[in-house]
Amino acid sequence: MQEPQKLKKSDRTRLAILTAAGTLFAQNGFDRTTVRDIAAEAGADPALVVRYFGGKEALFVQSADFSLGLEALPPIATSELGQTLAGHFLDVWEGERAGGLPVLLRSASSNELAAERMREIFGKQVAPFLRTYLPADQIPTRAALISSLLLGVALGRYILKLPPLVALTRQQIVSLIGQTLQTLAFGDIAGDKGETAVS
Amino acid sequence: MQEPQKLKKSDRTRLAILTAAGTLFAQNGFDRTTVRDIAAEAGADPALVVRYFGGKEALFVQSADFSLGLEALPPIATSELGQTLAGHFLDVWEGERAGGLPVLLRSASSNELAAERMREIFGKQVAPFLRTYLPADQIPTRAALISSLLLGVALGRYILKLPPLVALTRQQIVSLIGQTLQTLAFGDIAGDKGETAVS
DNA sequence: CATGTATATCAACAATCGTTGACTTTATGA
DNA sequence: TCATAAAGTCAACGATTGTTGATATACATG
Repeated sequence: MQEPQKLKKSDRTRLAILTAAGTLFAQNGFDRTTVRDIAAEAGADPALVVRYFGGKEALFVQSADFSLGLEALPPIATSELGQTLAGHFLDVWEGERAGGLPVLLRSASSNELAAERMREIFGKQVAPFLRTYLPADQIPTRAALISSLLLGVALGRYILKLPPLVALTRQQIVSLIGQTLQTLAFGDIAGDKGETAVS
Repeated sequence: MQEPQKLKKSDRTRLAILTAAGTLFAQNGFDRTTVRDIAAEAGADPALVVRYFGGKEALFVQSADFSLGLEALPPIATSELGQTLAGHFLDVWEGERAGGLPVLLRSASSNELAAERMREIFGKQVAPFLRTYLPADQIPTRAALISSLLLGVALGRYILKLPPLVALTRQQIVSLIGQTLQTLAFGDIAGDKGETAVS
């Protein structure tokens, strides 16, 4: 038997592979990451990837599994919804638990599997979160718009690395994106009957 | 000799290849598009792709060449900057000339070449456009934020195809994203000295 | 028609990919 | 100790990739 702390040998390499996969998928996306690279990074054999995870696609799905953690947020004043959301999103992205988010964003543009997971995560996690703050019929639209903004910022700052976006401090992003999220969440929607409301 | 209308035979297949490349790159991204697929779609031989364009990468670069066309926009009232920008961006994306934009967005997440082109285009086209409306020192930051929002919307609506985003009418998007762009362009930036300005 | 050039075709290359199955090594338990 | 199962190694497979060079066809010009 092994100490309760230590894992079984097989589970350790299993974890090593999963970790390596997370790193490489997040770095290079699904297509440009090879099973051989993952195995090398994990100090294991490519065959073990198949043995333990069933194949590259299945490993990717596991690597892309994560949560936005919105349900853990304490109740928020409506006027600070945007800032809180922006700050939380930055925390998730830059924190340890980010794992799956960069993985997905790197691959969602060219991989339908990743795109579907992305739709699912943002559809099923952002929308319920807005339940408290918005009328039910507006939620899907607002959730999608908010998700798009957050993904756009992540794309610009972490993937494309647009220099001015990288240079911004956390405080600046929270402030500006916070205001913007408020607009997206509570701004007027121009219906087909209504007039456009400017400024 | 050929009519001045018709192109030389070689230029016709050259164009066919370029068109096919645009379609497939925009549909599947760089990695998942093969030279053989492009040639098949164009009704040509894979070897011709190399002959006429020098290789897959060079063909991709040509396919991804495009302009946002911001310099052609007439002068805009400051209060309508966001709406105009949003509308124009939708036009570009859905118009014939969009070509390079979907191509880039599909590949920029996992292809450094595409990412660099994206940085260049948005850096060199959005920033100058804002010259008239914003103080010089704020332009790079605002341009990057605006670009991120636009890319996020494009990602959500055209790539991920988030259902609520796809369902929105042009008018609704212009209105909501317009307001949001106004916020991004003219909202307060919380400096390290200044206070955060909410609502 | 004959000749030379432009254009297109074809087969094949070397490399890389995910995956497989047989094999060896290591650990476990009676 | 010895038999059994777990864990890991290895070589190879079939498929696909971008690219190449030799060869064939079409076309213009003399």
